[in-house]
Amino acid sequence: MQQQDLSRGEMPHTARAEARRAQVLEAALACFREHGFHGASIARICKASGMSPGHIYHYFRNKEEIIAAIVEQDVARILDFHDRMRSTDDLAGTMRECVAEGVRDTLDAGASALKLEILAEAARNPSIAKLVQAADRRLRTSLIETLRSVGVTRDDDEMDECVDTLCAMFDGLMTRGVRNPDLDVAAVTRRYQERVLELLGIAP
Amino acid sequence: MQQQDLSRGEMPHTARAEARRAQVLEAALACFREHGFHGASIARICKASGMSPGHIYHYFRNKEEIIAAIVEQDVARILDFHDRMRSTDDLAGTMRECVAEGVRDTLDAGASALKLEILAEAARNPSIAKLVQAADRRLRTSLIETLRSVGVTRDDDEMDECVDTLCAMFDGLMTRGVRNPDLDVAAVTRRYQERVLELLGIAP
DNA sequence: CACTCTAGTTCGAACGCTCATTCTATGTTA
DNA sequence: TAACATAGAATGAGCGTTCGAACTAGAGTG
Repeated sequence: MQQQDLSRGEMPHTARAEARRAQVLEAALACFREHGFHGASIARICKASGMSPGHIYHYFRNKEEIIAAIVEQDVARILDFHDRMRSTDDLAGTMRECVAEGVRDTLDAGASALKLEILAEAARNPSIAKLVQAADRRLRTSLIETLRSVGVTRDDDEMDECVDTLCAMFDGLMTRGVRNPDLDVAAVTRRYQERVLELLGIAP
Repeated sequence: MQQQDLSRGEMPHTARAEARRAQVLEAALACFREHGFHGASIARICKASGMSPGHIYHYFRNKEEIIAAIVEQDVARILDFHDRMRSTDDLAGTMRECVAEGVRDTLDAGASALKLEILAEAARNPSIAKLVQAADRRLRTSLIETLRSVGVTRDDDEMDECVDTLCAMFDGLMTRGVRNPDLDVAAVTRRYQERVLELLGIAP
């Protein structure tokens, strides 16, 4: 919540606005995780961000625009994984790390709730659907490029299938975490590490 | 929406109540699919079922109880798949059929939206969580019994892993359908049929 | 330096609406 | 008459969003 001293005013107002936007986003993310899309009312986001509703609407046209910004952040986080894989010299090791982190992230209840809700919303609300689908395309493309660049060789169709499988594995895990909270995380992690390496044909 | 003529009244009132409950459930299911958990207001369900709110609350304590009944129906539908597998004499063929139907069901946008929303709700609302988790346990147990009865031999741990994988495959497919509506359904079906048979070690 | 003027920031009340639920009243049946 | 079935208005809370006013800070002017 710490931020630069804005009161001196020599900061161009676009940057000040940027900081306020970020402040809203941070609060909104916390609220969405805890209470869900519909449960996270503007009033709650106001309380969490210490701003008035009027002020929030000064920076976002509506609630949907807040969601869009959050999806964007999520995409950025995953793209970061890809970067890490591209620039390692211990591919199998990094892959294991990323899978382990991915499994942990995926099984976090708050995050799952939010992602599931966004997906549900996407299945019904076309403008959210566009958002989610665009994000998916970007992530798949990036993942394919990444895999090729680390030496995974597959023809286009096989590569698509491969990536689809990877995505489905993690999305499936997310829902399993909700349906079965007694899941043995360590075992799942090991299983997923092995399967991913095997699927991609990377020597352990 | 057709129903027996109840006005004659020679039907014992528990059965009459049963019919009304079913009528509400049918309407509620349609509303939930179309508008989601939060979007399907009691008012909408009233309109869809042709009943007044007071009347609906005569048969259900609250909205949550309606959801519980719907989850129950869903469980019943899947248990039916298991029955079909138990009582076939062409195991591989029936398995292919079930997978194909399962894939089709899973990729139905309305159904996905609802399931995703229930999962999201479960990740946050403990009483829905209990419901979903109990359903999952019942389904997993039934699936394990079914698989053993059709001749799949695995020790307990392996069997658990197998069933978890199956569940994750279909849940993952559900979210993929939302994220990527351009999915090639026929290709996915073929892929899933092969993988399931291979996973279970059933000769094609 | 004191003074408006202007433009952005911020607030919080208010709006109109919809929600889940309850209440009261009226049919209907036995 | 007693019990149940059904309707629909009423309740009170909460929603997303809008609005008008107050505050702030800098620029221009005398």
